[in-house]
Amino acid sequence: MSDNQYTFENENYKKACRHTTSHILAQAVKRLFPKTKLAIGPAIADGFYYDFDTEEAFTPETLESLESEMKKIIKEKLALERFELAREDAIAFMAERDEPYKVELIRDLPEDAVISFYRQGEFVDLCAGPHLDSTGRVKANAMKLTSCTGAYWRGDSSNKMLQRIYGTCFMKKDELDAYLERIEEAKRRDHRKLGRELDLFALFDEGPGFPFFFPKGMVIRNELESYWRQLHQECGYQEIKTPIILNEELWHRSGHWDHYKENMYFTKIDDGDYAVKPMNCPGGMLAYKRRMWSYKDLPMRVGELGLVHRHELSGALHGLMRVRAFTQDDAHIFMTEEQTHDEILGVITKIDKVYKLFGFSYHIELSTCPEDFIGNDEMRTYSENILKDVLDKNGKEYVINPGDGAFYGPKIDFHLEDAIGRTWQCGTIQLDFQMPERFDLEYTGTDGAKHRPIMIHTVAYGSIERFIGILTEHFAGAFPLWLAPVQVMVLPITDRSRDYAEAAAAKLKDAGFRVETDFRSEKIGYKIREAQLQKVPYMLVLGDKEAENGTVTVRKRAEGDQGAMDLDDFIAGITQEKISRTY
RNA sequence: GCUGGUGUAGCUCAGCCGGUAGAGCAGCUGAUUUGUAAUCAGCAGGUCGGGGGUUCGAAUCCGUCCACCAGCUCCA
Repeated sequence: MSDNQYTFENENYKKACRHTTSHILAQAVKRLFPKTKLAIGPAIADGFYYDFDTEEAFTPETLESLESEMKKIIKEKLALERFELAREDAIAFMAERDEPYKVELIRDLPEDAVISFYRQGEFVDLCAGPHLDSTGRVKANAMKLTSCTGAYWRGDSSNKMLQRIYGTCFMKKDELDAYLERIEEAKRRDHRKLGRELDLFALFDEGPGFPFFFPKGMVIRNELESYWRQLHQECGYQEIKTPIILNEELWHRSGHWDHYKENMYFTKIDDGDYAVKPMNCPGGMLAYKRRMWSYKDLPMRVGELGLVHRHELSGALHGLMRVRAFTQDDAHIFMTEEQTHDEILGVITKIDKVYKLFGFSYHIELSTCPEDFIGNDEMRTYSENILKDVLDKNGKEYVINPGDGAFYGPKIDFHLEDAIGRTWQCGTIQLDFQMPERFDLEYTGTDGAKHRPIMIHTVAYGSIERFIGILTEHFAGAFPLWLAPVQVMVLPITDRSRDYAEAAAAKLKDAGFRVETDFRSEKIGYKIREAQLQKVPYMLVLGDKEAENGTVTVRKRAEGDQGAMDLDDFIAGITQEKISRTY
């Protein structure tokens, strides 16, 4: 092994290092709490975790003592030795050590699997490796246990809940510090905190999962919606609106009853059973079926900003990121088989445009049909291949996400990356042969016969609420001019400049800007501080000088004092910035 | 839903071993007329998440419900 491998440029080395640290954690837990049963402890994206079955309730204090014990183990420089055992011997070995979870894991390994173990001092763990050659290789000051929580054995909520300890380690303390700083930065950007501070939105106890939007939050929402309308008009979409509550029978027909009932809200109207829509498509199907269509009408692209309700588990709710009522920027495309390739590509291009506008990078995943897919095997492969084909032929890179598709078909998912490197699944393109079948959708072909259209379900924002949450964190509340709830704050220095400031504000309003004035008898520094904290993109500082010269002194949120300029020039500049939606 | 934690003024928080609440910011009033990130003073504001129990007495102890937080599961 060359020295080169002991650097963080080497992803495998990093993984091995974290995996070894997870073994050190398990060893420490065994030393401090010998009755503990070991489950699993892999390396993950930002570190590692280990699951334990123990009577001891782990607390932050436990983590501290475990960390000290881990540091001792690192100091002991225990060599990690690999050895293999035959299946029955491996089972007997772990049974003897009274590790039932390990026994279960070994039993589930394929018949021909090599069963390997790693030993470090008195500690032995079932593990495929690879590992560092000594516990002393781990840097004690670049290692940290970050949290402890519950986690189900094998991720199945019907299994016993174990205790999971998360931790991370790096090669250098600097890297650990940078990582911890990134966590702190994420906390500073938390949309729940910024949403309250900037008076955009909030959730109240009275409506768990049902967000409120305040005037400033509505500005952002409306701007996002009007951009959406503009873009979809350009791309040849029509807009519809379908009801929130529809007869329960419809949901039987769509398959939602069988596949989504647990997440739906139901209600009674007179003596009839109704459901609140968790998705917009069934309504869209009815809209399509209102009349007969010709092949000349296809592809038919229909958009809907549709409010859906889903009963999410209470523990899953999270600010705007996971709510129980949200608006999907839904779109359905009805098309012929020959049109599928171009239509899918068109949607990919459209979504790309949306993400670039906000400065997001993204990666694509192809989610194949799930186990409860409602079509047959032939349909499964056929539809998956169509999506694969579009991605391959157009040079789009993607990873496969097996079984994560919708119950009615496979999908292409877009995972965007925000300003601090976190990823969010937003856009999706779902190919669907099933709904047209279930709803008996038709069009008349050139041959005069009736044909079944194919459809795509797609969203770009995903959920407007969640997208606002993501944007809030992405921009850390400093929204680009076109989205900013208040675009220009006019700040007179003294009462003498009040009239001049009012005139400037009026002119900006006439030019179509969202303007506020601050006439309080406070010092200019105080007013600027407040406008800065509210992340207003532009501030106009107006005093005697400006009134006398007929100018405005501009302060930019990020860059500070820009000096004096003509108000018309200022308006021309920010008008350009607003229209181009740059930032 | 599950595991653990939290819940005190609009916000951020203090209130040790039980004796019916305090600060800063925000708000209001007044003074101040100020040149690029916090002017000063005064006032007002909470039945301490809800409803129970223990106790002479509970924000403080115990159970319960609700909500939130970190995860698990799930997902736009």
